[in-house]
Amino acid sequence: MTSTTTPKRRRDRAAREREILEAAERIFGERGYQGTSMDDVAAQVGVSKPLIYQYYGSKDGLFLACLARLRGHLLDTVADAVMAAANAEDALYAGFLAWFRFLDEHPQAWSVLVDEGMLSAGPAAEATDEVRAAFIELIATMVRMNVPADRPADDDEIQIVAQSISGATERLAIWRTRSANPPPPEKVARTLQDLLWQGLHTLKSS
Amino acid sequence: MTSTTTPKRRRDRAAREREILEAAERIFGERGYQGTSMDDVAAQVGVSKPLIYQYYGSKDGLFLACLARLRGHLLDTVADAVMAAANAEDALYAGFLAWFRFLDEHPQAWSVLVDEGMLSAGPAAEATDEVRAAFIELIATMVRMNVPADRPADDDEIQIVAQSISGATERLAIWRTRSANPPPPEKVARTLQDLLWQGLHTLKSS
DNA sequence: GCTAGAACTTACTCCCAGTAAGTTACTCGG
DNA sequence: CCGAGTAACTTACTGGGAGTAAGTTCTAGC
Repeated sequence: MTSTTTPKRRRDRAAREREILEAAERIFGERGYQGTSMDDVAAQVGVSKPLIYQYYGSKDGLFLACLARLRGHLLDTVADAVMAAANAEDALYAGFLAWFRFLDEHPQAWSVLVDEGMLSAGPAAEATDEVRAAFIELIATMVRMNVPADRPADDDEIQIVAQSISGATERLAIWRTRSANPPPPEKVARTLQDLLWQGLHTLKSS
Repeated sequence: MTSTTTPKRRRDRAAREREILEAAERIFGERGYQGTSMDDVAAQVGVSKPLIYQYYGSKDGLFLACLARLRGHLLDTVADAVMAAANAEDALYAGFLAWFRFLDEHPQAWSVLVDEGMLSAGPAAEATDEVRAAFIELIATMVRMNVPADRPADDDEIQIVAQSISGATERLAIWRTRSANPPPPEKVARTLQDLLWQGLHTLKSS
């Protein structure tokens, strides 16, 4: 049986790592972090558990590898949309829109990303934060674009605003996946832009 | 030895439940969800593990009991501040301020609340959502107060805004606890209010 | 005192992350 | 073609923690 369906020969490390990562992404996406055992992943790939440990170190390590890759895709997608926009106002909207569209198009990816809360304890927390920091940085850049140059906000304010936007978009994404009839990405992006655009111009240095 | 330090007699159920809950709150707060074992809690209370299972059903059950209680306190505090405000603009600021102050004053409580992400998978997720829903509802109420009556936003828009604010405040809270020198609650509340106040008035029915 | 039931315990099972130590297949120099 | 070296991979385990079955002890009320 195994000989017909899976004449699994040895692969070199890079190929095997990719194979494991893909399976892990799928299974984590389906069953969540807690619901997935390393034996599950191993069985799915058709490989024994210690091999995964050799390549990824731990369950957290494997999960973080998935997380980093998915975050990377998402970040690229959003960043591209932002960079392609003609002006600051469009950039804000385009960024939101790209975010929500990506999440609609990659639902299993989002399951993994949401589960990152799983890692709020443990040594993996820093890695998770790093991966989020890239987003915060992108948002902060956009915020600086939006704030009028003649009334510069201080760093704390930039951070506060960037964190707020990051938190808002994440919660909206979670809400949309759990909602029976979520409003379309365009509507959410539009509303969010309406909510934030004015305020970005009137930030006062307290 | 046990007779001198802990002449632990039997207590009636309600008293024991309280005792367990308090210990659990403390230990979860110190070590997080993953880092806490049921044996730890049992040992701390001076009771055996099955008793805890009899009263709280499961580890998730115990954690959720802590969560619900802390959320309740927090919600009450914020709701009081909002209700005491003279007008909508003040209510927004007062609500944010109460939120961030409470979290400053109850750091171990917040550790537990943050760990709720832990429960994003499993049957506990709905309970977590319910407890969060109360907040969303409070925020939605405030949002309705803020939106001018002559240009009513639709329900989707109210939800989008409420979810955004909930997400923003949660992420800001997490950021502040992890930050070495977080800005004071007043500053965060002020900045957030500046960011959102204008937008709340210009919501358009797309 | 005696009994009914609540409060509580001992002593397990099972599952899963992680590991020690070994085995098999590919590769490259001769 | 052949042996040696190494990368790829496995079997068979440990340890720890969630959850449970089956009792045992205290106490309240008669």
